[in-house]
Amino acid sequence: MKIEDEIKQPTFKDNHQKALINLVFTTGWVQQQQSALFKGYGLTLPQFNILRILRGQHPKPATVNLLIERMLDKTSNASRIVDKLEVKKLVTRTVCPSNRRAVDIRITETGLELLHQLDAELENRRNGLQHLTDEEAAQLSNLLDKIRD
Amino acid sequence: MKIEDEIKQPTFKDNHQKALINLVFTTGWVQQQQSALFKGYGLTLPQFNILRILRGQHPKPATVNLLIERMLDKTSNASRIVDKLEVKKLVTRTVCPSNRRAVDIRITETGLELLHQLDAELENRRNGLQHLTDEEAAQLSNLLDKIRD
DNA sequence: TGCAAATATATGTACATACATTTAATGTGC
DNA sequence: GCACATTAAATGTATGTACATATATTTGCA
Repeated sequence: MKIEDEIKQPTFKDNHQKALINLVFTTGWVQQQQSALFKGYGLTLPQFNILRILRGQHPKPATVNLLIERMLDKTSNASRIVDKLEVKKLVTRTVCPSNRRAVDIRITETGLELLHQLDAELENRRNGLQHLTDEEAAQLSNLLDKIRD
Repeated sequence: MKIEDEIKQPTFKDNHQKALINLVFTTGWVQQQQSALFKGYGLTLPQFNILRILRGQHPKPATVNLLIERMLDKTSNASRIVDKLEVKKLVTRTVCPSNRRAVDIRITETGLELLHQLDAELENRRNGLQHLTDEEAAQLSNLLDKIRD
């Protein structure tokens, strides 16, 4: 559906305004698709993202600082998201022996298994971008990089 | 900066995964730019979006349902965002005379003046997409429409 | 050595999101 | 006309975001 119809706004001031609104709307749309998938597994989207970073480090631990550095949203509160994951036994948290200010966070076997299940589902949907060709996906990335120039 | 460097991830599984991550990251980036602008005026981004919808209706009133229908994020809680705007005297809320279940929400003169100030700032920045040409903005919109096909 | 600055994380608060439930008003079928 | 479903909005609760502040540890240097 065209963005004009999605938000019931027949015209836009210019292509820039239209692109911005489309960007925000479409990103929300994709994230909602993903959230719906995660919900069946008792995970929220930020919790999933943290788990994925931890898997990237595995079997090495990550600190909260490393999580923040790699998170898509730098200003969110990694501490509290890790709290939730710890309650669900998907991660462990231990004081870092070499620097007692820091905390070593590790994904558990349960966490790894959960991610493994989700991988297959995400792969099927091409990460929610199944309507784009490979070339279009690359083109989209280039335009997005340009926005942040 | 390329997305690989932004989130310190040297490679992606494929162009689809890269595009998704870039989409989420860039949208967050643009919204943060905008939030910073609104902050100087005591507004949050969702509050601004509601005000803009109300201006579109002005001088007719809007109901909460209409706001939800037009909001970019359909699942957010329009009632409580209107609460905040009412406290700031940027909107008024009166029971709808023809349907006493509904509430007529209107932007005030103060609200209109505030939006007018913000218009100029947003125009200067081409809504945060100042690095895109007109053609690129249109191209981006087309790719985004395709994602939601 | 001692002590201020820097670092790593946690906590507090206001706002927003996501979703379920509640309250009030309206509409509909019998 | 009245029970019952539907509709519009508000409220409750858990989670997350944004930003300021607090606590504990480590570092650096006078």
